[in-house]
Amino acid sequence: MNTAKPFARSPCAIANSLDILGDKWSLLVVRDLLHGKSTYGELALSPERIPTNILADRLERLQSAGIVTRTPYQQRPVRYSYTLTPKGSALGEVLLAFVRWGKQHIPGTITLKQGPAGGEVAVSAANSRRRRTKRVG
Amino acid sequence: MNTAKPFARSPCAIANSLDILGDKWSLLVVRDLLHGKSTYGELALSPERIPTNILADRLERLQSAGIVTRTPYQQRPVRYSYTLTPKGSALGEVLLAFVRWGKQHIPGTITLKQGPAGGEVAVSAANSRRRRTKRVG
DNA sequence: TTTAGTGACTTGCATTTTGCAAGTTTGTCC
DNA sequence: GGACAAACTTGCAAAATGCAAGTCACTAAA
Repeated sequence: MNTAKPFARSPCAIANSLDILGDKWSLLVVRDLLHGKSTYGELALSPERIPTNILADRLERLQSAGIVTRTPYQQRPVRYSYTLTPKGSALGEVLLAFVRWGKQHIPGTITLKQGPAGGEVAVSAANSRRRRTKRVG
Repeated sequence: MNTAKPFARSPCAIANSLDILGDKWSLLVVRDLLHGKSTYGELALSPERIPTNILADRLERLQSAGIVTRTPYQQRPVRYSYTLTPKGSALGEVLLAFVRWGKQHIPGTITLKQGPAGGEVAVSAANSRRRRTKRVG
């Protein structure tokens, strides 16, 4: 009698992806994790300055969605390292699509590559050559 | 000296894309327009049943973002047809990335193709092959 | 001439989410 | 002991969401 897992809105893959990722912050956290950031503090220092309560909430939601895992990298005091699961890393393709669209259709936007410390490095925007897969991180 | 802040959060293409599209509904409206729906009533009949006030709000926001245009298809009473601009159609790549990710990582989700009347038809795989397509995994 | 119906919104209002600031906990180093 | 730091928590106002109902302009039927 096991009823199949009911979908919140519909079985559409897009709708269900948006139920997990459809807000202004989740994909930015994934972006930063892809860029090599791993601690709460590093994530909080992104150029968009995510509010810390939102960050805590998103990290928990992304964990229960199987996109992020948390492991302690030290004890006393316990400090956690956040990393992407394979499911989370696969979102690189989605981010790449957003980067391409944004750079092509929102004037002035760029690919942002950040070191773990939060420094920004602009990656050329005028470079609309698409030949080989470009990396997000 | 120009001190105007051009971007709401950062110059990142992802962040600015999410400022326009980062919610649970906008990309579903785009999806339906790509599927050939065009009137307010057709859009309101999507399987996710978008609330009508949200639909009106999103259509206006997508218009001011240059993603959607509205043209009257009849007078007395005036009725509007909503269509995607080239900027909006280019979001097909983003939707495709979401579909691939969702189908691969959210069990049970499918590609939904809807006729203008709202009937659902499951579709197997992505068929876009314009340029070298990236691998999903 | 009412009456009913339809498409395209609008409005009211309760619930939920966001965002800012400040506070807390658990530790280290001096 | 006191300063400092990372990683959260909490409080609360503002904004967004979602449900139901209402409006407006017109058509068509009774």
